[in-house]
Amino acid sequence: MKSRLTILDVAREAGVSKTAVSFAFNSPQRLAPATLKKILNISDTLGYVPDPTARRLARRSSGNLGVLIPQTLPEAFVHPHFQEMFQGIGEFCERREFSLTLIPPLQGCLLKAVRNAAVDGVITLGFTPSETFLDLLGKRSLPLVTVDSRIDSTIPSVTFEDREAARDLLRAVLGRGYRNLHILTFPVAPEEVRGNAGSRSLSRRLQGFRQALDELKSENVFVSYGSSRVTAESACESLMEQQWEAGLPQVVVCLSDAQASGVYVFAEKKGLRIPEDLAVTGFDGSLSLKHLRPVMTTVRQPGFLKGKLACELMDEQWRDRATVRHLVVKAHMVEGKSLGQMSKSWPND
Amino acid sequence: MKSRLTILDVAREAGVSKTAVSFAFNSPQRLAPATLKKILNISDTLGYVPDPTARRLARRSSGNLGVLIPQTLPEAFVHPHFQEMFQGIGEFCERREFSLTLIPPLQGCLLKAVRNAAVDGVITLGFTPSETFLDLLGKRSLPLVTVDSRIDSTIPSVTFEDREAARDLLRAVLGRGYRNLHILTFPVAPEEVRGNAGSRSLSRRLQGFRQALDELKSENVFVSYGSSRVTAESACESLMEQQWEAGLPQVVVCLSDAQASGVYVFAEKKGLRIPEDLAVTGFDGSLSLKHLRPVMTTVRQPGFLKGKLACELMDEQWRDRATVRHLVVKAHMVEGKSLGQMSKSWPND
DNA sequence: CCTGAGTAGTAAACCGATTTAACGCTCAAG
DNA sequence: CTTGAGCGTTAAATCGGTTTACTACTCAGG
Repeated sequence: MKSRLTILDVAREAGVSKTAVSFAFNSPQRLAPATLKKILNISDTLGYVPDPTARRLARRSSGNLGVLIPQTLPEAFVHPHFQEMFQGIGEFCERREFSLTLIPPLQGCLLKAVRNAAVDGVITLGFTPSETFLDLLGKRSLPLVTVDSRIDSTIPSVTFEDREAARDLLRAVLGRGYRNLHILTFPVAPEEVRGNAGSRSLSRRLQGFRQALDELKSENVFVSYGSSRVTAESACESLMEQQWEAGLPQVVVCLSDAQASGVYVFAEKKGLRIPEDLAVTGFDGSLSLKHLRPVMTTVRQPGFLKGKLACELMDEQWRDRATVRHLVVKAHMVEGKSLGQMSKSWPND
Repeated sequence: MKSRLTILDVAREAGVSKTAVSFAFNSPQRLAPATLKKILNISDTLGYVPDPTARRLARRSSGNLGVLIPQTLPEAFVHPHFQEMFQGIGEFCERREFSLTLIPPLQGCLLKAVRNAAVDGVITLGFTPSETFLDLLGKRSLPLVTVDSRIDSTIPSVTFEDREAARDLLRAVLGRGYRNLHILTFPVAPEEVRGNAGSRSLSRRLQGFRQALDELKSENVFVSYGSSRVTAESACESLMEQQWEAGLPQVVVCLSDAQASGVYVFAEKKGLRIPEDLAVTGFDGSLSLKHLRPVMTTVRQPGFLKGKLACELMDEQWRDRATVRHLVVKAHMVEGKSLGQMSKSWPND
């Protein structure tokens, strides 16, 4: 049971001070080439690797970034948009030689988990941390960056212009003549569904829809809402099944691409043509759905970029806590074929 | 820019030594109740939290467990079996107040990532680490536990009896009279497909199939193979589409439930009844597919248990490096309805 | 020959905790 | 009155590095 190899062992073997060994790993230019080479050789044959923990303590930096997600890991990862954001974050970590600690929200212990997570900063993805949570971060004076949630002006954030994107999307829908819409939502409070409240990205999207609808107040628009706890395609299929019995709308407006793809499946099953018999719009523009035919009309939310920007904001916090920026990522309409034009030959017309 | 609150600040404020403060957090019973209470009160109002890194260094334990997965995080998490294993691992971590570090396999930097990951041990999930990798772990003298991969007798492992499970499953298939089979595989080397080589769990499954087939050498059995790079249902659908043109087999034997569920979709699309027109078997028995009708006949692989056992083995390594165990998790046939009985009314009969 | 600017390397302080060994005190037993 | 056990507390060593300040030495310029 030999104890761990330390920097002293290498120093002794190489006949230098431990400072020299440290320099060999951290500031090679401060050493004469010959010495440097000797030290590196020796640590290689001995198999020395600087202890990460000790290094972190001395450097006052853990060299790793904490990422907090709502719900459990598996739940979060099925969502393509999360995957994209993770790629953005991962790219940053790789470039800067950071490692990534997913702080798993084990039931209720999230606080405790954060308490003794050795991270230099925390990025939250898609949810608003609680008061006590913020408090804890403050005590440990850990910088925080939120994505898809804005706490106040003191905490840097990356958000997506959900409201504007939703508004523009629905304007496009209405602009093509559709008047009988079905909006697939997630479970939200009634006032959120009406588009009157809420700061979550989902409610902001509903607010955008509401805004576009209000612009047409005079005209007759029929809107129905359906919601499902599950984002999965299958759940949307069954929702649509109910809708089928109630009489189909002209267009189904979704809050995510996953929902929309459920509608695709439903349509195929019922032999409905998209968009002639039933038009569909998605939300997010996840790259993973590119293969769908007809191409989905949706609003692209650049997840990779969001992840990358969050890291940049974190970096700013590390450099200087004074500057706090709030970035809003622009939406980008993806003109597919699934919306089409409200044709004159529409049966009800 | 006040510096971090340290144990000394608390000690000074409370009028005790820093040892006492440390005891307050780690061995409360060594302090007089009054002193304990005072210290805790003061650290609370001051907002003191012991620095995780310093604590780790002193304790010579990082209090967190590294988990290595093949491919990227998102890729791994779409697989229900991974999700189950993660739950098993997560449960252990939660109970023992460990935190979980996913060491993300950022392109090629996996080695570097491991090098300065502050973990007490590493569990690999579903792949065999390289030589250099083992070397590095050795240098840092970090314990390793492998799941679904057995390196040698010195490294603890958890494996599933893939071969036996596959053999029993195929025996059941053949035992019900089926003779025209189609085996859906993943991309593997030709000799693996024939069931002659390989140590990966997939090839071990194929070996089990081969074994069951060999037992029937005398009788006529028609076996065809199809493979797909993607595990997703949709890919299997298109595979089946080709099969459809080539003439349908009696039964499709899959290497995963995801594949099998693709066959379900295909069958529904073509109006084929399961199992009357086309029988199907899965593999893994992921809990997430419980809702399928008819209930799938499959072999259940208890992912939660595997994760839990891996953690137990890791725990043993932490206690005492001498004992090394190799656990083999038993398979469990799930008798569903999707295999049925090869009926006498089969058209070709 | 003296000065001043680099160079190469080192000693010692430090990072923020844990933990061991010892200390002073009280009180019951001998 | 001593001895010694037990309790509450602390000083000091330790964990394994990084970093600052300083020393010794070399060499070019005046």
